[in-house]
Amino acid sequence: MVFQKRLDYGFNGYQVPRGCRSARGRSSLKRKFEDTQMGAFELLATVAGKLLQEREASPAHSNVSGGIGTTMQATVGKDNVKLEQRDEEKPLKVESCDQGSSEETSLVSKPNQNKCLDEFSHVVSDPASLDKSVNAEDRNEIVPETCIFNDMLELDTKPPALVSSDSSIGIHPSSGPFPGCRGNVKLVSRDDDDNSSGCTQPSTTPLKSSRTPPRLEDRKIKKVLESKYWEVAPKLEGELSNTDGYIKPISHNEKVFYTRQRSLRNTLKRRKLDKRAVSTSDGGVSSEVISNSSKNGKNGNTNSLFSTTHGGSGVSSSSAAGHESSSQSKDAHVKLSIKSFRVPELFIEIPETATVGSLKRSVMEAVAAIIGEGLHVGVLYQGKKIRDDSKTLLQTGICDDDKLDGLGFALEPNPTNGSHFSPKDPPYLVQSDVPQLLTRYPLSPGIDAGLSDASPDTPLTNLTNCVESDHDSVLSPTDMSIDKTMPDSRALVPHPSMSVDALAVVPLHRKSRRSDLVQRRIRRPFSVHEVEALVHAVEKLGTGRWRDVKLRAFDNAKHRTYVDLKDKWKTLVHTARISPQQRRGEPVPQELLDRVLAAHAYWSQQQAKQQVKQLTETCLLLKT
DNA sequence: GTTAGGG
DNA sequence: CCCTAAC
Repeated sequence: MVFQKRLDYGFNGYQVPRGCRSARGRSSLKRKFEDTQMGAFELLATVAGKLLQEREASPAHSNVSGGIGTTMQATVGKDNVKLEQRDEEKPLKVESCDQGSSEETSLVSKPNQNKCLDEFSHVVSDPASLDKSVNAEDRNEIVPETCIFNDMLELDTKPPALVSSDSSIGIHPSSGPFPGCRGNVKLVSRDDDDNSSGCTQPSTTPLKSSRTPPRLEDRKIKKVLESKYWEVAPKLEGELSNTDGYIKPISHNEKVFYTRQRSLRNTLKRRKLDKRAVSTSDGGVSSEVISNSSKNGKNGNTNSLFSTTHGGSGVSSSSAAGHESSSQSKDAHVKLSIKSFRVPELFIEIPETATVGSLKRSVMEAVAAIIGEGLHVGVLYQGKKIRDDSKTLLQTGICDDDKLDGLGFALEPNPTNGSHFSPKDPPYLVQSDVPQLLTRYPLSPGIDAGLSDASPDTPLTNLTNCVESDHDSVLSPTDMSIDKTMPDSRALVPHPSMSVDALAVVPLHRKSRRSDLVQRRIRRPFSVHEVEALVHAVEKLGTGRWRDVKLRAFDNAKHRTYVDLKDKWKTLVHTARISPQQRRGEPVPQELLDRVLAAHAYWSQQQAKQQVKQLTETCLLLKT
């Protein structure tokens, strides 16, 4: 399955430390995962993103376990994430597996460890300590490990920084294969879910309580779906603070830049999302809103993600449903809303002194590990698992409005990945009747096929997006601390809203996915030096010749396109016109700004002259 | 492929 | 930075 491949790819990019990579751990996780038959589909990515966010937002606290569990449930489903506290009092520090010993230093302070960081994952680092060791500027560089996904996708320049090492999420940390890695954080997927076979009946779990009332509106959801970016529903801005203290190792400016930009870009993205009203402030996805069919929330249900459908067969003329045209309502479309998929229960052991950030990271790692195994989607309808991908929805009956609630989707281990998923195994499905977070989206052809035909890139993209959105929230440590103090800061406590948001991601049409692939470039603010070069070039060449400007002054800066230069000039002109107090970012010397205005005025005038000239010429021509 | 502008 | 129209 391509999809899986993608996932794998993503994780590979992850670059697990060689030494740290524990075959055993991985296999273990995988096995567990398979047992549970839980996987994540594209939504999983969402979940992951969610987790990441949670990681960042939640304050570290010993009582977290409850909170986390809730969160996870809300987010992921019934599976509880358990947090066990270890007696270790020592705060988590960044550990380099390759070092064979845990180093209690912040990444920032040890630039030379970049390599290690890149190649190895680290156990969580203590934000507080990082805070101390990092100067204000550096703080900006802090980036959630989630970035790794992005890095893989878009950065050529820098290797992804890993946050946690396998060992950290390793199943058997203490006995982990990596000598140097301390098993501070232990993440294990539990088999509990295995028992919950049949999934049709969602087991009651506490989760539900964590859910918040649904606030999403179909419209919003739809919007989200439609949005070009496949992202996790963003939380309100500022809500996320990436406090995880996760610092990306940065050795040189380039990297720093990168990081910083990235965070900025994340913010922007988030903003964008917000703008789109994509996110629900509180994660509660209301099943009510979305799925009418769902009946109770009681489902605490089990691990499955569930899906609800609704809207039954709306008939629309769209193109999508082509393959279902076999019968009568040829063009009728079945509209399904899948709010979220469940993820296998995760077991995490972490010292009470560990930071929230580390906790988040751990969860993320666990999720990532699961995702990395590859998943596919299982369809359960009316209590039966539908294995024939060639059947149309019509044939299977998945178009009957009244029965849509009998439709469920489950994430299953990818068979191709060595999983022995047996058809008989009861899938962890969630009945539609269990309203959960769903996002509505138009069902596109091929969905019935378990998305097997999903484009390969989709998964990766999704992950990336998730991650991205996640680290959008990257903020300075200061923000973090503030966040923690805030009442509604994302705590480990069950925070339905968060979960929802994260889960609310839904990849849809292939087309949209396509666009999703196109990752937004990282933001790279122009340095004063660059501005100077730009100004100089424009003074010489004038505006309107951006390609030449690019060639002349930024030929070596491949990340600066002539469009970028044009845009920068635009902003420079704007900046020069506003009061210094209104300016943001790295201050540009007034002298340069003055030159900008002068050049702008000059070339504008020249341009005007040109136009007049041309105009007159044309007039003359016309007259003759 | 470039420009120019709005988003 | 992105997206697009227009060239």
